[in-house]
Amino acid sequence: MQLLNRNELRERIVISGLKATQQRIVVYEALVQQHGHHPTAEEVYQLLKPANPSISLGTVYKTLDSFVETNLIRRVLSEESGKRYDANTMAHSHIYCSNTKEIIDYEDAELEQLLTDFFRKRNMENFEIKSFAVQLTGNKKEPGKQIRISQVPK
Amino acid sequence: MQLLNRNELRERIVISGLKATQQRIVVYEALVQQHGHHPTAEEVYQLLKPANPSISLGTVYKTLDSFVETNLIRRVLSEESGKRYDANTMAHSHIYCSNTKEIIDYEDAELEQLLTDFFRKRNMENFEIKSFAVQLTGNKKEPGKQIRISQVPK
DNA sequence: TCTCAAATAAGAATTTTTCTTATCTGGATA
DNA sequence: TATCCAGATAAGAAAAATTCTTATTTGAGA
Ligand SMILES: [Mn+2]
Ligand SMILES: [Mn+2]
Ligand SMILES: [Zn+2]
Ligand SMILES: [Zn+2]
Repeated sequence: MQLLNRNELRERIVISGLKATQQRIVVYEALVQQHGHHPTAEEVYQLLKPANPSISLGTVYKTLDSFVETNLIRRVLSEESGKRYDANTMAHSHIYCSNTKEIIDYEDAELEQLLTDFFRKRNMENFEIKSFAVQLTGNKKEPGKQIRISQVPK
Repeated sequence: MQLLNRNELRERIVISGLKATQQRIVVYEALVQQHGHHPTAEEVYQLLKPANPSISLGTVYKTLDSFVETNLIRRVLSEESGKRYDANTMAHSHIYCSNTKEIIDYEDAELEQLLTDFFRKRNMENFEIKSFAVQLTGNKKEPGKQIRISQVPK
């Protein structure tokens, strides 16, 4: 997902079903570069403005929503106000830090597998499950440092 | 959680650490009555207004946030704009219906247990986990009807 | 009953999101 | 390569959501 060049970005946008315009390319590029940060439309706009002084905030909002629609990106759940976006469409979970209000990616293949198996065994009446996600809420002990979650060595 | 009288509501508010004012009681009461609906501040306000014509929207916003602060209620994660609130502070998950935009309670003791066990075995560096929740996203097949998730009979 | 820290109402202000419309452009076609 | 046009964009207005300010009121303890 990292280090995509303009042509790769362009291709992904087209494959998703949208015209690859200059604005869409730079919006998508910004979101990919913000990997793991889950920015708002406003934040994406601020990132883009220096190199793209003529892009408009409305376009950023509209573009991100189009991307969600075509499943090129996804919206991330949030307790705070403001929609947040994620270029990572792979199944992964999120950690929400009550201290810093950060939303941090948490990829755990074992966890995904555990839940996939669990829901496979559930009978869903009147509901077609598209996806699931786990949200961990808690606090970073040291706000500056990274979180690391690993298997307990047995 | 259902059918609390005013004194029970008052007591819960006080226990959580807040003064039990008239406004706080009716806001909390409305949220308890909306069990499973996850209303916004605006929605709570509209519910209250007929019987409490002098309550102000700002008070509802502020009151709900105070309740979240003291853990009397919690904010529910959402992909849409607008903060949503839940009087149910027990561990439970939510189903998000892309069709109807509803957020529906999903209580599954087995699922909670599975995840509790899972996270107990995880080593968390620089993170103190407070809670976790699962979010199922998908579509109701028949919008009018209820969703029912049960164990597959073996 | 008196007192006052805390809470509220009212409305302004700010922030977030959507909408409207005139203009522009990517890419298909000739 | 020049022409065309459906769909995309910029700009700004509008609407919706949230927070803030301040004068007034109130819950609950003394
Ligand atoms: Mn990521
Ligand atoms: Mn509930
Ligand atoms: Zn993510
Ligand atoms: Zn709930």
